[in-house]
Amino acid sequence: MIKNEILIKWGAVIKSYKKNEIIFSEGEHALFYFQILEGNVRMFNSNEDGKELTHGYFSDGQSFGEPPLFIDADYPASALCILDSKILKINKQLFFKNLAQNPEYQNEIIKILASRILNKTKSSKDIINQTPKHRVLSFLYSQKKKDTFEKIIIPFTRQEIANFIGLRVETVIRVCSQLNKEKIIEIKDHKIYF
Amino acid sequence: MIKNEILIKWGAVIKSYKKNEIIFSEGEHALFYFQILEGNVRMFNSNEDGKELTHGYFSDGQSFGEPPLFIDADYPASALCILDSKILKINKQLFFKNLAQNPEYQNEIIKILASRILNKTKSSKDIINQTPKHRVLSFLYSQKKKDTFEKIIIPFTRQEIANFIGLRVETVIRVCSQLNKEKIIEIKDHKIYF
DNA sequence: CGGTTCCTTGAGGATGATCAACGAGGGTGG
DNA sequence: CCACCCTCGTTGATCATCCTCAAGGAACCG
Repeated sequence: MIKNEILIKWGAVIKSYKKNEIIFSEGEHALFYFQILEGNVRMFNSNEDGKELTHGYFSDGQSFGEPPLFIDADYPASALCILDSKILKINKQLFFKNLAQNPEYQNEIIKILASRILNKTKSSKDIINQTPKHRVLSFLYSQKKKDTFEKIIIPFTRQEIANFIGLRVETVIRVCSQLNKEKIIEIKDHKIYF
Repeated sequence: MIKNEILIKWGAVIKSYKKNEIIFSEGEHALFYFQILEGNVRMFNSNEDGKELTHGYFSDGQSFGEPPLFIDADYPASALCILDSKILKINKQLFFKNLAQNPEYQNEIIKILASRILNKTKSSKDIINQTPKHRVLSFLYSQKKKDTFEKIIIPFTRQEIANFIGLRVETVIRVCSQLNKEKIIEIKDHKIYF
């Protein structure tokens, strides 16, 4: 991550977005580097009949939508604020100019991109073990940053989980109640603990 | 891509691999940067019952397995030579030292990683339109680098296609013969033209 | 030619999607 | 405070589809 102050020094401006406001849409050309000051952003695709696929949620300090910027391409997905958010926005030319002058930040970018590839690779592995149970579990597991023994609450609705792993709500629900029976997760008050 | 001569100047060595030789396996710690001098490498996962998922094929001039190197992680997949190959190999310390001294190459790395993320994002979009037909078509389409009108031959067996998109051979075959009937692809001598 | 690899076809079964209906909780405005 | 609405969770029945298993055919190669 590049420090907020640095970005501002480079010429970034703070833009405020309302909840449910679109930041950019699939197919648009990438012209800015975005980094979240505060708030929450969701990247996703949707098709004609309203089915959606979530690529990720981003929050304070995280950048998003960089890959197409670096290779002069269009956004493969859309970005939407799921909360009122303040986002740092800096145009491509300015961003690249300053990045070139400060190679230490290039390294930072490399790390961000590398870890994103790693995540995507890991999650695509689930295609071979396509059972819904496996898919849900590996989603849950990915939510645990640290290898803690304590159960953590999963801050997603079943619909959101479904959109993440490409299943239907009903399937996620059925898998969850089975996992609950098997004591792998715990459901209290409809909330999932893992 | 970093020029071969540069890598050698940095201290890379040329290593020869036989067809079907493993370069690294899932779970191993990433310690080297690899770039293909000549040959062909496949990155993939496989599970207990022999089912496989192909992440990509790499050939002359391409690097592979870099992401875990940059964030000091383990390989999420295995790399295997599918032809006799000569591969440039340089250890992490040496590679990073030289990269830090030559920021112009960092930019190169960023582009490679960015385009890889873009590809992965695009292909994961297919999860929402899961019909096998759509999956196969989007695989075929990804094989066409240029927007040419000429049909190109698809240099993959049905099994290889199946491993790429996470379907079974028989399904791929049935989809292909349907696409053939619909004149979307052409099958001559069992080979697929698109 | 014999072996290997790849392609092809059919039948049957498992399973996730779909559709439909309802329940539970939370927030809001009258 | 209550009635209403909206979102989310839940359940059951049915259906379409891809996987599985099995068998055989075609092409290629030494």
